[in-house]
Amino acid sequence: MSMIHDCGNELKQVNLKVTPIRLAILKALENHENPTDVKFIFEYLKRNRIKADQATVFRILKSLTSKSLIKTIHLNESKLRYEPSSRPDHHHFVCEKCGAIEDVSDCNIFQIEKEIRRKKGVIINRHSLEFFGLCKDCQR
Amino acid sequence: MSMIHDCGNELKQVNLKVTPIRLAILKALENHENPTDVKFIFEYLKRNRIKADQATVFRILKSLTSKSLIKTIHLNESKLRYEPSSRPDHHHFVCEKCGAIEDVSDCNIFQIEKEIRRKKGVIINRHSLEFFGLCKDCQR
DNA sequence: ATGGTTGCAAACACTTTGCACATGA
DNA sequence: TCATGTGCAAAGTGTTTGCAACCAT
Repeated sequence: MSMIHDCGNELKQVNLKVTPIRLAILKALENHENPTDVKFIFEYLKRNRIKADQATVFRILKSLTSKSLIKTIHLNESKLRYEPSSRPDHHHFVCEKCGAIEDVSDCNIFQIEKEIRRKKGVIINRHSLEFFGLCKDCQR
Repeated sequence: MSMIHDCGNELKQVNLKVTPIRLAILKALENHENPTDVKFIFEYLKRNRIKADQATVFRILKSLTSKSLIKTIHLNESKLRYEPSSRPDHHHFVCEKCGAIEDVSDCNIFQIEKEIRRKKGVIINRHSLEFFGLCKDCQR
């Protein structure tokens, strides 16, 4: 029963202690294919009978983010979503009707970034690119 | 003293009554060159001695948005920003140190959108593209 | 006159904080 | 053992809602 990621090791490597809640949160994110919100994480923890306070969950998400094990995703919502950093670079398509999220990869934004760097003299560390519309099922 | 936009008319054209608060909010957005947050709007109203409740301001921003006089901007924050719809299509660069916002225009995302449409069979109504990094002044 | 607009107070969703206790290394 | 992690309760920020009073047309 091989796991793609050894969550315990991931934690050790960034000097975070291995605790049940941290392991579960990492696993929740890695098993879920879309960017996950905190509500989903709470449900996941409940399903797996792991008790955790909201403060703890938010604190863990913050420390995992600051250690770059996961990253935050903004999808024009009032809340954050989270995804393992290990996923290859990609963006998202969000259905405006049903909320479905699909990954969109390989956008070649880098050309654009290069242009901006040159024209404006700024340094670009990252970008976010999200598409909104209707998924296949919601078109009719 | 010519105004580029006649805010009163803008309102009438979309069947919204012309009120001092609405006029002021429209003007605040149109005079400010960057996407504006609600805090800025409150300060603007205060400066101009126009009293308005927060509920009213949010309601107005919502109705202006739904009538497409303005549009909302997400910049990986926990709050919304607003911009007149009249501005030509563009995106934003945000300095991660000082928070400065610069417009970025002409990104030719449409090629990418076309590809996604074709590959995934989705309909794309809009996208958001934002860049984050260090502005000229904050690099050293 | 009347329906859209506003103020007020309260609630909401999401996230953060301080502090005392508990736990992993 | 002891720095780090966690629970609890409270607060913080941004936003929304219900309802009564108000005002633009």
